[in-house]
Amino acid sequence: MDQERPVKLSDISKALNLSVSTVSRALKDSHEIGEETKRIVQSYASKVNYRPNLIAQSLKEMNTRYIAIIVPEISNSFFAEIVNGVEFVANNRGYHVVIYQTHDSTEREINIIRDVARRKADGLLLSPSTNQTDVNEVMKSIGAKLPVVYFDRVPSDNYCHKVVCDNYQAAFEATSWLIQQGKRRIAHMAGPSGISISIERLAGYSAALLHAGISVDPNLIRYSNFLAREAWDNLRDLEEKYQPDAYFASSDRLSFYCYEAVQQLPEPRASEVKIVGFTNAPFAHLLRPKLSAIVQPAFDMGKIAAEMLLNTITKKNKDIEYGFIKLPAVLKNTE
Amino acid sequence: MDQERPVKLSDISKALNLSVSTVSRALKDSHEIGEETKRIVQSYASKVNYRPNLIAQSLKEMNTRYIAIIVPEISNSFFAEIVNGVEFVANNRGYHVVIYQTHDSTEREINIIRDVARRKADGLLLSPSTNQTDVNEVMKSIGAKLPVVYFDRVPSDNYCHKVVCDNYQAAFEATSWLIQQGKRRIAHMAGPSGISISIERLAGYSAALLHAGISVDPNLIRYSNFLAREAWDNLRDLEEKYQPDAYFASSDRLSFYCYEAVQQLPEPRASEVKIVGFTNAPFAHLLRPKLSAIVQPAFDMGKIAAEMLLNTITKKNKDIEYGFIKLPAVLKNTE
DNA sequence: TTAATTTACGCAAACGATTGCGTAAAATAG
DNA sequence: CTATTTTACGCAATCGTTTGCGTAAATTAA
Repeated sequence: MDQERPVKLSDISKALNLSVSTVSRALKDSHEIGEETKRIVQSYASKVNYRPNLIAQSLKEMNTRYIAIIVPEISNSFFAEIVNGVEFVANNRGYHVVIYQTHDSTEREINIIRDVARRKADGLLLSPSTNQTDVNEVMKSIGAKLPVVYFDRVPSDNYCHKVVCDNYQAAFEATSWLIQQGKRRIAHMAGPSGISISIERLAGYSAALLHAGISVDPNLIRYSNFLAREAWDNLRDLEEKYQPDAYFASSDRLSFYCYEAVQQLPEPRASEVKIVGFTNAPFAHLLRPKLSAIVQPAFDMGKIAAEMLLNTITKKNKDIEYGFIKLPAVLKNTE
Repeated sequence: MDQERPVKLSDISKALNLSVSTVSRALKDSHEIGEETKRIVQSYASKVNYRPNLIAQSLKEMNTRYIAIIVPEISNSFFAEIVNGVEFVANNRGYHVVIYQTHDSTEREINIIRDVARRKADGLLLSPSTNQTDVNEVMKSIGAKLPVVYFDRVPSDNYCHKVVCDNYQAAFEATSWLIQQGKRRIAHMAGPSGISISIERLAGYSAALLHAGISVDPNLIRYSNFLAREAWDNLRDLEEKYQPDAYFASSDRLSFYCYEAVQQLPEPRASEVKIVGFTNAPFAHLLRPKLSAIVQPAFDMGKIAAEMLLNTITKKNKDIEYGFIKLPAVLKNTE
């Protein structure tokens, strides 16, 4: 029963003295094939454990029934939850999800996008890394054949599908909460400048300050790439020169770096400085003193992004309507 | 320049008045093609942005140059690090890595394995979930065509490739350390019974107790599947009936559940009960009171597993030598 | 100068599945 | 009983590449 080599249609056709096309149609329960023949073929196929070769099917049908998702880092809980949402929808609709990581390298990102296109994924979910121009370059050269939905970090133009959370609103709320706690010198540890999430979060932060009559001090705003080194230098410099009484951190990693840096300060600062940051880490609430968290609806974002993508993939009519979904984030651990 | 449809070999051959085979060979720099022709073909191909269709290539060559890795959950830092190690090696050797999650569902796992086989992945890295028999069933039916390396949770027989950490040693050290701290009623929150890691960790735990002259109390040993519900019930029951003075937790999730449960106890127990657990979470060291961590060399495990797999894939001679690598884990945050 | 070899290319089969079309035999219509 | 339709199947092209083999022309050997 253990075949050394996977069974193919022609094996069945020889064994049953039928043509390959008859076997193929019989397995798909085609009305062109007699009931008796179908039964014979199907039972034989299941007996010898026949599984269609997906490579061959893909080549013929020009689709692969899988979608790709490219994220910076799967260990980041935010992205892991997004992936889970995507899988939830995609699997229900018969699609597989292939996960790629860029580790925040634009070069890797470009290679992956090229590969995804060459492997003929049916669609792509993308949160493009810092340097957007190169990536757009590649996306153009891929051609219009690859449906794309952007999430989290998204292009500014309106001719694409996008799913984000309301970064402005979340940043506004988080900063306002810090102000309510009596903080005035609120530092903002921002992500890479120039990308959508950084811009919006900065805008929300600034608006909250101005709304409370506090002027925005550029010295308290620090951009970090995703290198630990850069973030630490920024934190050290802020502490040496400005001693903020609160931090608003723009990403999972930055939140924890802030937290760690603050914990290393001498008391009473260590327990007085408040931190609020974007994070979906499942165990963030265990930290004492608290790390207040802006939690994004990552699972839902993934679900919606996947639905948008699969809808455009399976859509028959060509006139595309670009969607732009914005979901609210919630502020937690605010005691 | 933007082509609506990907360029294929026949497009080039028509444009240049050459045969498809000549174009194909020219692009591979075959010695059978004249230098002049090669130049023309290559420059034209790059001008029109030709990218070989990987589906067609795979069908012809009967390999896909990608390997699959199946993990329970990518958000688990241990597995995320493993994946990173695998990618590191695989990418250097020209292979792509496709990541799948089982969410600890055997049914999903089986479907994924089948899919991996049908999509003709060149190899598979697998940490099989609880119920091993079904999975083995599937692996048999796939046939001997799919090279597999097991990691973390591994089969007991010796006719397969395996990469693990020294679970016995790690559990022995962790338990011994708790004993040194003066703890005697040490509970063991174990994973699903019957799988390799659970068995070995239990053995190390028991050996450490016996070595210190402490008898092993079965009431203090609790198996949990990966459902939060079950773990919480176990914890509650332990606290109500036995009030352990320390916990040894067998996985990332269990470690954090223990920690959370203990923190909810009334003082002074909350700060007296010590916890040591397997975890690779990058921010575990920020917790106060401390969560002592058994950290596995996940990145290296991934690297080694990928090397073993790629070596068997690219090996010409058929005589396989099964490898069994065991790496040490280290105990951290022991103040 | 003839024979043997090399160079540079084209033809066509393969990989495994799908599908439009053709066609005997059987069933139904007239 | 002939004409038409239906049933049930096979042939062969196709998806995009790769590659064994064949072969004219060009080169080298004798």
